Amino acid sequence: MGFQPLMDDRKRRILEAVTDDYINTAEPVGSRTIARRYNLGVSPATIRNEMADLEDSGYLEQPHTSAGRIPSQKGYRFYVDFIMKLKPVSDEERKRIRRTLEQKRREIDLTVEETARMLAHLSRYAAFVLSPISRAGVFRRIELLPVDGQTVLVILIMDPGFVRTHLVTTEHALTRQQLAHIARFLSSRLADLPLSRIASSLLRDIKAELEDYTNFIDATVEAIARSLEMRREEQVYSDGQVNLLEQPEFQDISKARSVLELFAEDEALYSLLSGVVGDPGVTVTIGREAGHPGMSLCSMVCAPYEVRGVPMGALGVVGPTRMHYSRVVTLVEFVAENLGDVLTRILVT
Amino acid sequence: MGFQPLMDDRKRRILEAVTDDYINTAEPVGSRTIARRYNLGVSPATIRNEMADLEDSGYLEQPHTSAGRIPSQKGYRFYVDFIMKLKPVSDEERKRIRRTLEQKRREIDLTVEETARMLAHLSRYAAFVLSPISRAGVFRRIELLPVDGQTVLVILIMDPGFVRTHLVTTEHALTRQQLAHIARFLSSRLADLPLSRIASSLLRDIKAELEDYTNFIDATVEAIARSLEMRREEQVYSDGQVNLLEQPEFQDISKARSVLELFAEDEALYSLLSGVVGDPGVTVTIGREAGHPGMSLCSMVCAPYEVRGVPMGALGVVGPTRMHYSRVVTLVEFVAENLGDVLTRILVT
DNA sequence: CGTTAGCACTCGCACGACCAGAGTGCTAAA
DNA sequence: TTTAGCACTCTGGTCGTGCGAGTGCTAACG
Repeated sequence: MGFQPLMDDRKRRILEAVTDDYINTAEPVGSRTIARRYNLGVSPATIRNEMADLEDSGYLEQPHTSAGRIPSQKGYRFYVDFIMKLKPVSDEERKRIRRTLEQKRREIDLTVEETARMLAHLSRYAAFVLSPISRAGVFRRIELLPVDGQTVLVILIMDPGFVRTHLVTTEHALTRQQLAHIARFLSSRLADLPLSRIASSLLRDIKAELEDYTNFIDATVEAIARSLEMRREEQVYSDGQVNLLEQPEFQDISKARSVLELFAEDEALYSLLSGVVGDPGVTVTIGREAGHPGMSLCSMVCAPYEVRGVPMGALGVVGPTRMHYSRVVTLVEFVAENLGDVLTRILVT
Repeated sequence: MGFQPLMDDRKRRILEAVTDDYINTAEPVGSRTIARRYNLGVSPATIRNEMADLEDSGYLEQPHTSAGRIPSQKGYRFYVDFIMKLKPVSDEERKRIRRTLEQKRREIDLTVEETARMLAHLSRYAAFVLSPISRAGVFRRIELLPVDGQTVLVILIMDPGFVRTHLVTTEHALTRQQLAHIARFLSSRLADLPLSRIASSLLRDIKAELEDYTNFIDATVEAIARSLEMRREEQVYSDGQVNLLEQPEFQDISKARSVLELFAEDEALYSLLSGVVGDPGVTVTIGREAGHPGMSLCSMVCAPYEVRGVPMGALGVVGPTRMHYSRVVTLVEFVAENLGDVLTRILVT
């Protein structure tokens, strides 16, 4: 930001008009339409000239000769970065968002799930929320609860109030004492470690050490160690994929499929998100910028949410590149803020 | 079953041919095609006459005059009940299924999730698995683990090795002793009760009693009681919805949407499934039989899976009415059996 | 020199005509 | 009862046409 590239004011206003109009109508927009609908005080002919220039510099493109123009990826980028006027979230929506987040039970997973649903509903696009796991957080302790004979509930407790549980079957029955023993040992080795540091190499070491130390059968220890691996923990909740089917750009089923497949594959979605999750503030990723084939027709508006300044996760909206950026950016920002607040209240005792 | 409605053999074979052909080609099938591809030893003209009869009795229908015929809902029903020859699951698939189920970690949820994925992959349709909760099972005990200040992990342990956990925030900090107290009380009241009996009325009673007994602030108790409600527990895992988009019947996006919406709405999906989940054996529900608008173009093949004869959940496949029933029925049956076996080994100590 | 009016030109698309192909129902003969 | 033959129907694809929207260019204008 800050840097304003050279573009004279009239061009800027025309690019704005084209983009706004195309976002609303999904139809290529011509000089006549602009002259009629937006009063720039100039004739269609002038607008035509300017549009030709804008096309030359890559901000607009023509689906085919003598149709109107539509914004190119570069055009959207410029629009998002320098032109668009953010549309504040309406009071009514603010209220609804706050209410939904408040009223939700005190369970984090449900809150997150509901957030995704709400975001999809309000944006009318697809939404996702990365469940909170603070890479900056720390491990606190582990508890092992015998459930019956050979089943043990592994409970991982992390920094600000996160809990993950895994049910594992062990090969040999372990006594409550033995389990407490292991739990204490693991807790002592892992406590206060930032989650980001708990790499598989460390786990291997610990596992080896644990075997020496306790003489337990490896399968048992293995099961516990495995449940320490965090990969799976950063779960993605998504909702509203079907909303995308309403968009004219996805009427063609093969286009719809490529983006729906993206959401169906946890892996793909996760790899996609991991690119932007670290960045502070609202990030807008347009079309091929995401570097993912299924996203070439889509844009993504994404923001991290924080608890006491520490980023805990991220959420966002996926829609066609022809997205209501000005509305969605503020929406995503507002929801992220509020989810952060709610989680702060849940987590920070 | 058992009852064989009146239909002479030739009609039956023609209905079979039409259905088989339509299932394979997705094109209305005419008398000529049948005469050519299936040697029934009669001419197209004869077949035409028979087909006209079959249409009169409602087994076939014509999309429009002088296109071929396609099976009606009634036709599919007859085909499924009396005509089709089940196609055994190939050895290779058997192996793959067994391997996938074995190799999966010992966590129930992951196993179930993976089962849905596998079933979708093998059937090339959409698949779902209802996570195991035995209505016939019994409650065993509850544990309350303090996580920090005001956060408590509620751990519900059920009959054969199921565990559900909920993280709840309480209004007032409770000591470990107090929690143990509550847990013991709740366990004593609920232990050995069949899950199907734990109705909300009972929970209300217990809650009242607990308040008297412990003098705890209601919000706390409320939170715990709420996590006892089982509704949410019967979770549905589904996968492969995008597979449906490959089917020619869903090329029209509005048709695709109605069924995708079904899967997106947990509620709808659940209400749909609850209808058939109780039935033993493989159930085939065709089109409007499901009584759900979004399903009118779809069929569902569903089977319960059992642990030691007790039904624990169900799984199934959803595809177009023009589904490869003969393949899917055996597949669903086989997977249900094997999932049951695997769970038996996991659960029964 | 920037702006604008006018105009010829280009496409895409919707519409209608047309034909080929597939399939039917009916009738009459085997 | 089955079958061959035939007239008829309907869909889907192809082709041509005209219309409308929009452009680029040129020349005139302030």
